[in-house]
Amino acid sequence: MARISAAQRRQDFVNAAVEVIAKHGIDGATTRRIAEQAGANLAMVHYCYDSKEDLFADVYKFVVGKFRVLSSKVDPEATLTEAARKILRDIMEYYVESPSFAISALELINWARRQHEDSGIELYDRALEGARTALRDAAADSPVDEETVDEIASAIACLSDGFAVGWITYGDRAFAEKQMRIADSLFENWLAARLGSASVAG
Amino acid sequence: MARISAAQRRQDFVNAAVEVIAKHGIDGATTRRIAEQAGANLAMVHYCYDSKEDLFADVYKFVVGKFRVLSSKVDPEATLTEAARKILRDIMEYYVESPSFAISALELINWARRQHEDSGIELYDRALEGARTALRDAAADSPVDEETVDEIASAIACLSDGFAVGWITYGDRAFAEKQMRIADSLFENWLAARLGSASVAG
Amino acid sequence: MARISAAQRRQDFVNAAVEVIAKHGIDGATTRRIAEQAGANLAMVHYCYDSKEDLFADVYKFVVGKFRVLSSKVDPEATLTEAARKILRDIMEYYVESPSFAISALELINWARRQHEDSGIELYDRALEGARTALRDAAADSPVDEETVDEIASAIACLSDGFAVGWITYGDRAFAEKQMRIADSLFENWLAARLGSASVAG
Amino acid sequence: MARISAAQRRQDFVNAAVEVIAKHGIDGATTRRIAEQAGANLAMVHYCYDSKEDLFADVYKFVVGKFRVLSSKVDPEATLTEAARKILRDIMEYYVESPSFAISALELINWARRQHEDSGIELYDRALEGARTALRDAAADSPVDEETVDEIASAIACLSDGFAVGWITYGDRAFAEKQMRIADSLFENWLAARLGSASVAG
DNA sequence: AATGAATGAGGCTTCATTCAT
DNA sequence: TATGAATGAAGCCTCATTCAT
Repeated sequence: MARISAAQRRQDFVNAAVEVIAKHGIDGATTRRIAEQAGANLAMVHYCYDSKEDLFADVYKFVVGKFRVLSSKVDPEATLTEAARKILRDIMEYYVESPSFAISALELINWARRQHEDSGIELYDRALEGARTALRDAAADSPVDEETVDEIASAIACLSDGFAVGWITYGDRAFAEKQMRIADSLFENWLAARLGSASVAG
Repeated sequence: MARISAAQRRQDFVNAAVEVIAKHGIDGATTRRIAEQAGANLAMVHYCYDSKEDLFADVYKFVVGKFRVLSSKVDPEATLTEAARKILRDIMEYYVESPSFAISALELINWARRQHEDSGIELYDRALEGARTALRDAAADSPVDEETVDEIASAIACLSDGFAVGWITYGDRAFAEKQMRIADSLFENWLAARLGSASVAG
Repeated sequence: MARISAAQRRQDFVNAAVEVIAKHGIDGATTRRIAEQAGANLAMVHYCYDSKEDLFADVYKFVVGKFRVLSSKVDPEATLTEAARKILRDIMEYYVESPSFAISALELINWARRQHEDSGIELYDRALEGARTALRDAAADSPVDEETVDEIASAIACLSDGFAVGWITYGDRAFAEKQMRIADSLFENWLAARLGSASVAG
Repeated sequence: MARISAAQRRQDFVNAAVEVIAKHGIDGATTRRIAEQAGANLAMVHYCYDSKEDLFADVYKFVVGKFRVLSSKVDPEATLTEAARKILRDIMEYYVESPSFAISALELINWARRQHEDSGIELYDRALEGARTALRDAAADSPVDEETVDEIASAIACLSDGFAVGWITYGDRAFAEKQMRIADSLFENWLAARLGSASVAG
């Protein structure tokens, strides 16, 4: 196999792991399958990582980072409502674009929870925190109370997670489009009632 | 070990499986652990079931049945909006009451999807169908078009699944209460806009 | 199940065992399969026999007895040559008529040898002894030396066993007919040369 | 454990399997016993073979090849009669030399028959075909009709199989010598009558 | 007499991991 | 750096056998 930098190799394994986890579940993601998916030798996995758990921790970090990025693409000029809806839409669209990521993210939440109880919460928390930060930025002009930010972030989590489960289960793009519209619609009406009906009336 | 009828033993194994799946994940739910949880000998699992997959199929049926029941407890006098909100609330409350069930349900969806692709959809579909039927019954007096029923059911699925993921991850009752309120609020506003504000005003 | 005499029940199990051994081999002949073949409950096997080995010992005795019978049907008026050929033919024909018996007999020889070393020999010995006795009877008028009787019996064993292996393997009746003719022909020529051409000419 | 190439290890396993099959029967030839006999770790069997059946298929090929070799050692100057008798003698002598092989060959025929019906026949057929080819070569100078070749090969099969059963059962070398003489004698007289010729008259 | 329920031992196979080169 | 070979633990499942009714 070609000589690649260790860093690149590790990234290959992380990407491979995401695919394998999506296809076979977290427990079906064996070192052998991951190595195969990465086009590497089985022993190479333990050459790059001390253990399988170490690799998964890296995958975990990768997923957390992804959520961060998804929340940070908000237009600085956007209103709070616009920002909130965009975050939700971006997440759902990324799920549709990369179903492997969607499945793996849910699998990893469960895996992490089973491992340490706390570390499952961590992923969820960090994703929430990413959303909160973006929302605060968007509301910079007309500050809202922290509880409102918190609730909006929670709503995003609820709707995006609910969407993910349905999309993962059906794997059907048309179904996903419909679910996205419903989720967006749920969010829109709620935001309007929550933040002042102006946006809905308009 | 006490001599119990095979039928009763099977029920014991199903209950035990739900607990073990919740604790260790679907792949961590080994026959040994399930037997232990059920207080039975390992070989007993294969006395009652031809294979582990058979047992899981039974667990699957049990979960599907539970969703049916949850959707069928609607007051016959309720309006469509009331019925819809009650179904969502009943599901979420049952999740809180029985976190093992919530986790297992999600695990089984993934398991079924990985097994047969179609049978993952089946659970989701049957749960949806249960909700649709209940909604149609509630709307008997003032019939609504099928698409509306369908969308409401989809919204229930999205919100209840999203709630489940959060609740499962945190395992914190206070957090769950808050999430329930948010989900309910999302649903309420949306229903009002969807079905005419009368129901909300009223 | 119907109440049957213990003796009859045991015979049922023996017959069932012969069929199951033929189909699944001696090690594939599980108590469960034998019980099923006999139309009896699994526990019934151990109600009639202390152990599986006990049952097999009974099957063994049954097979030995069958060989005895096959050698004893010689016409008292027959010459030695006629008697010898008839014994061989009877054995081969019974093999063709009951392939299950043929397979089981070979399986049991191997089983017995693996069990006790000596008891494998026993079946073979008793079958040989049966043939020898019949041959001696046939040669009553013109006594032959014991070694000749012994060799003839050995030849019968060799030819009938060789036939059995081929017949079992092919399971084809036409093939069996051809093999029988060859075995008979081998035996005929050899007997003629061995016992003097008189018998052949006659 | 010594690091050996997988190819060599596979050969070790094949040899070990022959011994274990001879000692414990085809169904008593457990992976554990075979590994132990080969001086290898249990899991090593599955490192070299996908399954136990794969290993047995290799053993099967090994046995088939052996029969081929046994039929191909005929002196090119030999007459048909000489060639035929040499093939039979070589087979019987190899059986005596390697009782494990003799037992395993018979066990494998039964195993193969139970597995696929056809593949049991295959071994027998290939062994027959090896004999036929050798006989045709020997009869190159004075060609005989195909049916005669066929019958001679069948006679060899019948006699060698019959010898094998007896030898396996008794495991006694003196007995085997006697049986070999009888088989040879049966064959000799039959060949003489079959192919004409003085050898019997003389 | 008959049978459903129960169990310890052992079968094949897969896994994460380590070792030697 | 890279990889073929090796292994103990644990997975699912089946078996002969026993127990309680």
